[in-house]
Amino acid sequence: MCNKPFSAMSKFEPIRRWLLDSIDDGDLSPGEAVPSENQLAEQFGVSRMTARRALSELVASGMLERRQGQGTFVAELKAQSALLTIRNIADEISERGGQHQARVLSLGTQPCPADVARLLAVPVASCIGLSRILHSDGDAPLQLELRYVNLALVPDYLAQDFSRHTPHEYLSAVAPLTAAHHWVEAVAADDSHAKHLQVAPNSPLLKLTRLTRARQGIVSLARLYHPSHYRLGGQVPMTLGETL
Amino acid sequence: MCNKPFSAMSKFEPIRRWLLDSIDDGDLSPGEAVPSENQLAEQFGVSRMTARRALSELVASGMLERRQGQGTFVAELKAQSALLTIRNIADEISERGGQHQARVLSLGTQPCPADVARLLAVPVASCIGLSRILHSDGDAPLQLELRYVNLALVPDYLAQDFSRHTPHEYLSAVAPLTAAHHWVEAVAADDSHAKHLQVAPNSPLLKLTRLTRARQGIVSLARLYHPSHYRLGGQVPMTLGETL
DNA sequence: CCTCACAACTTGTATATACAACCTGACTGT
DNA sequence: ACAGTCAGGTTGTATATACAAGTTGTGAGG
Repeated sequence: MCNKPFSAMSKFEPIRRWLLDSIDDGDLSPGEAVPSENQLAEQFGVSRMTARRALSELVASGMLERRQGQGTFVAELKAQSALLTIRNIADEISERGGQHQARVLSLGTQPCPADVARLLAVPVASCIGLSRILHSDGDAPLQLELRYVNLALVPDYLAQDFSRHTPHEYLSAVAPLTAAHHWVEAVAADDSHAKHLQVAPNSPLLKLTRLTRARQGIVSLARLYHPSHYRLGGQVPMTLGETL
Repeated sequence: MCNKPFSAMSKFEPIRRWLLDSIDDGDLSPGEAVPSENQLAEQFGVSRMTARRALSELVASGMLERRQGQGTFVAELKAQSALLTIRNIADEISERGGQHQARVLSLGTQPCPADVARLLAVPVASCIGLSRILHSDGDAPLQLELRYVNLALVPDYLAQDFSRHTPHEYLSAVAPLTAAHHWVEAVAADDSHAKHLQVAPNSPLLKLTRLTRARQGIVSLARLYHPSHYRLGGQVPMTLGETL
């Protein structure tokens, strides 16, 4: 039945839309004050709490900011810090219609290198797990994943079949992560990277490093190498103005 | 006076914290239901609307999700899509104690190349503005900024002194942006890039492309090249659990 | 045994009310 | 002229109430 044709029915929604449109049309400029809660309540014939809710939603999404005792204002600098989304490679491939394939290049233990040890907070040369997996869309390699895993926290890691589910999926299941750090840099492909990713040696690669922490501690460090034709994309969340 | 020592005073805040701690400690696992609004209200001796507010804040921040008729649940997949923040280069340098310097390499008009024309939605070979600016921290080049600007929307662009304020700052002032797209890729430095960034030709560069749209239309296309030692960093916002 | 209706829960919305905290500007007393 | 006070605006919090809307299980009826 009511499949909410244009998302009517609620009373705060029209107010939210009106404010949103006013901002988009330039009737309300950044830094300018929007009507007060009482004014909105009267204009739209609703209670103050309902008008307040419309404002609260826009504050939560970063469109407005409130100052107690002064009023509510259109937020400045909407993209002073914008966002890039980091997606799961398997989802990313399948969602754009490709066919994700994972080939396990190696899976075993190894003494922890110094740089990895520092990030994982484990002793240097202690025994850690390392998986090297090549993710492809059909025949086209898209990501070379080197993942160092703290086996003290995830002892069964090496027994998994990573051609069926990705390390990310497995780790999410056994150790739901509570925090993560990422950074991105450009590096030159060494011979090994180049061979697996089918690019020329020394060609530029996009290197995404991801450090994940679960409740138990720092679980794994992933180094994800992408060939230069791979684009890590994103956009400013943008207000849900276009959410319909 | 009251500089809110530990952010007490409000009644919904302890509830929010309790839920947050329960999740962090693993007492509440992803997918599991949290106490209902009425239960929380009774446990904490507050009204249902107050308990509801604590839940709403956590829903807004992505920690919980609600299902009408069923309950409120701990959200899964906290980093199914994680985030990278893109910062203003001038802010980034100054905030970490460096000294931002901008050198204008060129500033003028030029016939619009085909690829840029498509993104800016202007005719090919139409007259557009192009600024080439090298951003450095002291003597160390950190970013080569090529910015193509739709002069029909920002006619005074070429009259600015970009060694004093960045194009980003100027554009934000005259045409507050309403949306933006970004993507990141790795490219090999050509001779010109290499010379200005003081790196070897063909060395890997991190290329960040940014397309900004203001109310008037698509304003500019920026191509930001960073040497390989530059790291585009970020981290998952993470729940405000550590916000204190 | 199966099906339907309903009761009992959940979240979602909306309102009226009350008071606290805060800011600004005007007005008043010195 | 200046300082302080205060009134009147703003947002922030909290509550009680009411009903709508969605889900689930139970139990009555066939």
